[in-house]
Amino acid sequence: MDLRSRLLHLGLRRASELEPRPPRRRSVPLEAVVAGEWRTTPAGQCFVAEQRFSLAYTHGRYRLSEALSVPPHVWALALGDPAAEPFDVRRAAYLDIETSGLSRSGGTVAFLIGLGSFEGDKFVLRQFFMPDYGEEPATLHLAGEVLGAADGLVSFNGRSFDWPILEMRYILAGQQPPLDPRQHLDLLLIARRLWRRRLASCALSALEHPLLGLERDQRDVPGYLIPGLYNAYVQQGDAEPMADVFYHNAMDIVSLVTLTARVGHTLQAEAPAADPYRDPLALGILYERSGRPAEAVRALREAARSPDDTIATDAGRRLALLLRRTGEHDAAMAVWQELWARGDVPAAIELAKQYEHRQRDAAAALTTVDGAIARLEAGIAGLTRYEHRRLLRDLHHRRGRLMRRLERQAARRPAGEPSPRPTQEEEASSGR
DNA sequence: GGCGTGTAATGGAAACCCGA
DNA sequence: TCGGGTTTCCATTACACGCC
Repeated sequence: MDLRSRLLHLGLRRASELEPRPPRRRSVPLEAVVAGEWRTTPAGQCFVAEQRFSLAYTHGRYRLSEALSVPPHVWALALGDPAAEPFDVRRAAYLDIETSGLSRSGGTVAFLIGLGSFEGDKFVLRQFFMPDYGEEPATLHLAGEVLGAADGLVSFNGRSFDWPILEMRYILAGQQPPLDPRQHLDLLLIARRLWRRRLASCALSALEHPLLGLERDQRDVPGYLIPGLYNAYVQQGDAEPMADVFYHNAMDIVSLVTLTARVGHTLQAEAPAADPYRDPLALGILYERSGRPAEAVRALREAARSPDDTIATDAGRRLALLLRRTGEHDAAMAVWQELWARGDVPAAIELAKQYEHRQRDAAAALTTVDGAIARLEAGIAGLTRYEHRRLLRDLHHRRGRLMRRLERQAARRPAGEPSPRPTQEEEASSGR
């Protein structure tokens, strides 16, 4: 029995035998609660809502126009590629979708595609809503017209979530994805690099208050409720809860614009640093990875002045390694000496290397190593047992080697010449 | 609850330097 | 010339986190 016969045998009916589905009774129609219009295409129907914002529109602390004041070359830092082409946020589409679930398998659909773009002296927000699963081709087609006109994408977690889902839906619908987003500014990635040391969470909702000065009102609906609300709409036709989903999506997109402004100002060091040490630390790391050592050194020096020991030590270690890599050995030594004066054992190990190999002073290296061993044995908070054991093993290995080197040097030294090993008094006064 | 992304930790390879 | 130590770079792995 072939597959067709087996399915018919199981009771499946041919499409031509099916009763047409009666029009769904809609207790509250969508157009009654969301300003927009129904659009009919050869592929089906889609509801489109459009809002136009003046560039002076203020969302939290920022005006929409402030996103446009960031020069395109600044975004190379955010894209993590110093060779990246300048990114023009004025020509990009701001994307946020609402879906029927979290999975990125073929079963998850984007029922609401929100797209914002700068057009003349306005920011235009368009939301493409799929009223039923069968209307997906029309929704994709209409959203595709806006996407196709854009040059680049701005999103929040869109590299992992929004775009892969959308791309998959276009492919499954037999349509060509309208955009090749090689230029994709994913604000989640850059927000994490900039602020994860300062904020407990880098979710968009968690960034809005501290960074954008924004509070959402009662209408906003938590994201995890959205798939359920949509399924209820498809089953029962009550559009009232959908109004809140449209609002949530619109807020997300407008927040994308002002977050773009905030990120841009931070990258240009123009935003008031809410944290005068963590922010420069994050910027320093960003500069370092982008191959801009001079700016990295400047930012890391600022962060290394933090009264918070964790921040100062992190910044100091990075700063010293960067200085060494760029050949500024004396400056690196000065930073490690400062760190070691505060009791940082890894800094003592780096100092011992410098004393031994650059200054040819094995005695100073040994003194530093002895000091580090004593410090470790006295106990250091915050070290795991594994780290403690590894540091101690390394230090004892180094100590043994230095001792053997000093013994060999002493054996070669003519009788009567003093040992370079410092006396106990010298050792105590050196502070090492 | 699945998945893509980035980060940090770790280890290995290779190049280089220096002392024996 | 050889071996040990340092440094840098790269690959691998584990893990955390955000989206609805």
